[in-house]
Amino acid sequence: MGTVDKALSLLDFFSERRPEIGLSDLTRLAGYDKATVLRLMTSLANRGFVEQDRKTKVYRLGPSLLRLANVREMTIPSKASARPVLEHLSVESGETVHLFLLAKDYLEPIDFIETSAHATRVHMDAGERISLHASASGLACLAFMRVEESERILQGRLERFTNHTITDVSTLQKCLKKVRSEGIAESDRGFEEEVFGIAAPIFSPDRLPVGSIGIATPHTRMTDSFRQKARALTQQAAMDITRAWGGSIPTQAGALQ
Amino acid sequence: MGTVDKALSLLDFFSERRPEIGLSDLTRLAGYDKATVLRLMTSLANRGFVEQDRKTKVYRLGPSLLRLANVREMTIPSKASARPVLEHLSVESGETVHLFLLAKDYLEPIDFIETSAHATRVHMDAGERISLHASASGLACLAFMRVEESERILQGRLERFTNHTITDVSTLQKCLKKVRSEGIAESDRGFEEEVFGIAAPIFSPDRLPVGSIGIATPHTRMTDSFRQKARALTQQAAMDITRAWGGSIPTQAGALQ
DNA sequence: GTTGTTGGTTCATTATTTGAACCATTGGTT
DNA sequence: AACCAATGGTTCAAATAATGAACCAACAAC
Repeated sequence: MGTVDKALSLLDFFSERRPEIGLSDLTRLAGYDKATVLRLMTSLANRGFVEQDRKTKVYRLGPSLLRLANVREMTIPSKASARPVLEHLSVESGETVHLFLLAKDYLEPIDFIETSAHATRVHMDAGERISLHASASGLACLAFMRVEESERILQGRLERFTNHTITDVSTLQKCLKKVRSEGIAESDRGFEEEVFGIAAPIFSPDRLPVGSIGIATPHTRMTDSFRQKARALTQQAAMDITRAWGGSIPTQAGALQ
Repeated sequence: MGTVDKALSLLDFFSERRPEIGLSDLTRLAGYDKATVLRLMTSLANRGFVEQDRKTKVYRLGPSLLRLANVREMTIPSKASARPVLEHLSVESGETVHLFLLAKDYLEPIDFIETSAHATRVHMDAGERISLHASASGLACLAFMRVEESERILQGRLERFTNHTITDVSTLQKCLKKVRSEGIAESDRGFEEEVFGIAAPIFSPDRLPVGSIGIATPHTRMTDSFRQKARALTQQAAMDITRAWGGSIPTQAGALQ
């Protein structure tokens, strides 16, 4: 693992839940030596990727990230162009909805809307990258990736998040087959306890998954009739975003083609 | 210069004007060896800080940046909380307005609004970091930084952007003195040809500059009466944001104290 | 078919990163 | 007031990772 990778990995420890981290804590979290973490953080701070409180010495994410994200969004307005679709899905479903972008082996949260229709709702942390094997969104992407890629990921380490997480490769492969035929993925408490997820992939022009849109509900609210409605809404939303982004849906995906 | 610094510096070459860069171009821009750039970009790509087009092989900024920027904005909503003030300044002035955050020796663009009141307007690139000695915003910050810091920057390399850029240290120090007494900074074509800038610093709780808000006009439109109006509007906007962020204005700053 | 470009790879040389031991400061406990 | 256990930060020989000149294959232009 190179030095750059180490430095970037430190940024992932910052989240909504843990927005400020001191040197000692970060050292423990990352498992690197204190001198190493200090040097890496100093490098990140010099370029504005993190900033350090002058008094308390804690680090937080820095303004450079805002600038670069802005450049990306000005150039490829993923978030802005998907917003109306996400809002529609939120209103129609009355549940928490989310948009992810695929980056290598993880899904990056881009936008989400937590519903106000119910007192209990699924909460999401904007800082949490999602691995592909455990969530509905992840399965939606995995199912339509090139086989070499999806196999590489399935052969890798499959973390167990809850005791419903599927970590058996052949069971996962069966799931993926189903997702491919239906064009939509589900995960019943596979990533977070009590959460039922439904998600559909968003496709690039070359018919490969680039992200996903989905719904996250408390699994107690997932009745069969709501499930049918949610699946239809989600699939339509994914198609809308795929179209908005100039993508093409592969012919294998679901009954709608 | 460490490896991490090199990797991060590569990201700065991406901007609205140049959103996609190939390996050879990036090698030329950065001045590192091709093998080095390739390895650094691979590291960045593996963590989603950039992504590579599968066909054309060009790199662009990646989704991880959106996630991390989102975490920062959810935690410290610099952009959202300053938006109304920025919009007010835009409407009242009828010119392009901008918000920067200070990160070490540079200002990072966070948000800006280009006016629709005039056919000619100042265009800003969301990707361009601003050095402190040449722009109104930079001078506004420099003037209120701790002297050790501002002196270190003044003693460093002072790039000449136009033939109006002030690069003489003692002239700059006189400017800063004026800025300190007036609480507001100006730059007549110092950073970009034809652009007249007015900006005021935003302060932290410990009365140090954390950013700036300002106006950028074509210098031909900068009449004396508009200048007075723009200065008053800008100063008020900076105070509003300082207050919104829980900051405190140092007693030395301007006549309003 | 030749030429110049591109992205990408290799591996001995070189330079950076690493981490155990260290220090100074702070805040809580007795 | 003395003590202890944290904290952030520094040092430098040893270990490791980064470097870059030379290389290859693929493509486009002429």
